[in-house]
Amino acid sequence: MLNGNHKELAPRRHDNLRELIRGSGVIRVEEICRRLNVSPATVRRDLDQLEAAGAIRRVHGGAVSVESRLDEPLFDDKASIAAREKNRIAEAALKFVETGDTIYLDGGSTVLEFARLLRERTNITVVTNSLRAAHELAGRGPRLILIGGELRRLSQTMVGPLTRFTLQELHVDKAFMGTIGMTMKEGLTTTDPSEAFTKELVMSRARQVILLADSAKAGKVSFARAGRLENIHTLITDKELDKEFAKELTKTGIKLIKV
Amino acid sequence: MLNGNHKELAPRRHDNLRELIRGSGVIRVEEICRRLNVSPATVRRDLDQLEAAGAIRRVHGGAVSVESRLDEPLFDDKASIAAREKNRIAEAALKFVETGDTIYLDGGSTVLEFARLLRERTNITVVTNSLRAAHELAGRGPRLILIGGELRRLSQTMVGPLTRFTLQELHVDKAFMGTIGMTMKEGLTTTDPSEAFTKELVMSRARQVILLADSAKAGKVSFARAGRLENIHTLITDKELDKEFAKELTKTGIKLIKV
DNA sequence: ATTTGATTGAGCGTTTTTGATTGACTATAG
DNA sequence: CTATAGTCAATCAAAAACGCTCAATCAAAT
Repeated sequence: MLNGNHKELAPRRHDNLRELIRGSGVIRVEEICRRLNVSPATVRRDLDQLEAAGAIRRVHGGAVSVESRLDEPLFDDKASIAAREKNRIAEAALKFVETGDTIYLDGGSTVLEFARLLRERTNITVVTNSLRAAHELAGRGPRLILIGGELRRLSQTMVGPLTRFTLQELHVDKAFMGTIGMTMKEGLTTTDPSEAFTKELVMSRARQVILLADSAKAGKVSFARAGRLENIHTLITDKELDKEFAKELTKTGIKLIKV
Repeated sequence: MLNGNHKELAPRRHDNLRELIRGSGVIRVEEICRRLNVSPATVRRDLDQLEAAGAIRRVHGGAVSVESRLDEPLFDDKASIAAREKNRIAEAALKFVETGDTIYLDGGSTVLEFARLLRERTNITVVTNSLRAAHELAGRGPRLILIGGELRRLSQTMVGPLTRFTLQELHVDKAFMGTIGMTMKEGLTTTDPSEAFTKELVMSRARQVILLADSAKAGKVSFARAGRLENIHTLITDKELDKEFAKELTKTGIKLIKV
C-alpha cells in the first residue's frame, strides 16, 4: 500500500478535478493521477461521470474544459462531407433574398456559408448576432447591423438577455436560422440556454423564418429548447433527410426544400 | 511560449496551431514541426482536421488563415504612424484596470492597442462597440459584451441610435475612449455624427472616463461634437502635448498622464 | 462484528495516436 | 527531355491510452 495518507471521497475528488481542468483548460490523465493520487482507472471513471454531467469534455489522453476554446473544433467525421451540403444549402437560401430585404443571420456554420454569399449584395440590410458573419461582411457588402449582447465564445455569437433590447426595436423580413438539433417533439434545440433565448426572440420578430440545417440535425436533441417547429416557415436541407420526418414536416405546413 | 519537451494533448496542439496561423497569416509545415515539436505527419493530420472544421485553409507547403485576406487594410498604416506612442499610452492605461472591473472600449487605433493588452485578463468584463476590439478578444480573455448598432465601415464600430438600447441597460466602471480631435472650446470631435452620438452616450454611462489620445489630436477639430472635455476624468497622452493645452486641462480638473 | 453495496486498482486485449518509410506528384533547373 | 528537390498521401509498426473484467478494499448499515 503506497499512500496510507489521505484518500479523498469521490465528490471532493470530482470538485478538485473540475478545478484542475478549469485552471489550465486542459489536462492529461497521467497528471491527474499524480495530483490527486489515484489510479488511471479511477481518473477515467471520474472523467466519464463529469463528461456525462457536461462539466468537461474528454479527449484522448485527458480532458479539456468546456468553457475553453480548446473544444470548439468538435466535429464528427461527417464534417468534411457536410461542407459541400452546407454550401448547396446556402446557395438555395440565396434565392430567398430580394432587393430591399432586411434579413437576419443566425450563428452556425451553414448560415456562415450563406453569409459569405452575401458579400457582393449592397441592396439589403443584414442583422446578425454572429461575430463571424459580421466579420465576413465587415469589409463590404450589405448594410450591417449587429445586435448587442454577451459574446458566447464557443459559437462566437451574441446571446442572452441583453440581445433583447436591440431586437425589440427591429423587425426583419426573413430570418435565416441554424440549429443543433430538430425533432417534431422538442422542436429546435441548441446547446446553450442563452443562445436558445435569443433564437426564439429573433424568430418572433421575423415575418418569415427559414431554417438552414443539414439532414444530420434531424432527430437530434440538444440541451436547450429554442422554439417549436411551427415557428419555421421553410426548411432548406439536403436530400438525405429522413422520409418520415419530412412527411411530418409537410403535414404541419412547413415548406421543404431539399438540395 | 515554447513547449520544449512533453507531448501536448491534441486539442491544445490544435489550439496552438490556430494561434500560430492567426498570428502570422501563413505558415509552412516545416515551421509548425519546429514550433510544436511534432512530426510532419502529425502536422498534416492536424491541418486536415482544422481545415475540415473550417478553421484554416491548407495550401501546398503549409496553411493560411481563413480570415487573413480582408484583415486590417487601411487601418494598419494608420496604426503604424504613431505606433510607439500608442503602445505606450495603452500600457499606461492598463494600470487603471482592476480585478472585477467592467470597462468600455471605444473605437480607434489607440484603444485597439489597449484591447490587445487585455487578452490574458479573464477577471474583467469588457463592453465595446468596436468590431476590431471584439475580434482581438473573441478567442480568449475577458467576458465580452458587444453593444448593438449599425456597423460604420470606416471605423468598424457600431454606432447610431440603435446603440442606445443596449447601452441604457449597462453601467461601466471605466470607459476608455478615443477621439479624432480635442480642443478646449469644441471638446471632443469626431468625423461622424452617429459615432459622436454613441460616444457621448457611453460617457454618460461611465463612472470614470479615460481618454486615450496622442498629442497630435490636441487642437484638432473634426466634424461632429462628441462631448465636452469636462466629461473626461483622465487623459493619457504622450510627452509632446502642447503646454498651453495641458495647463488649461489641469485647470478644469482633468488628470493628465504623459508617457 | 458481519454483511452489503459501492469504489478502487491491476491485468489484459483493443483502439487511437504518432512518427518513419515509401512512392507519387509538382515545379524548377539543367 | 531528364534530374533534382520539395511536398504530400498512404501505409505500417510501436507506443500510449483506452475500456473491460475481476478481485481487493472500503463505508455504511444491520
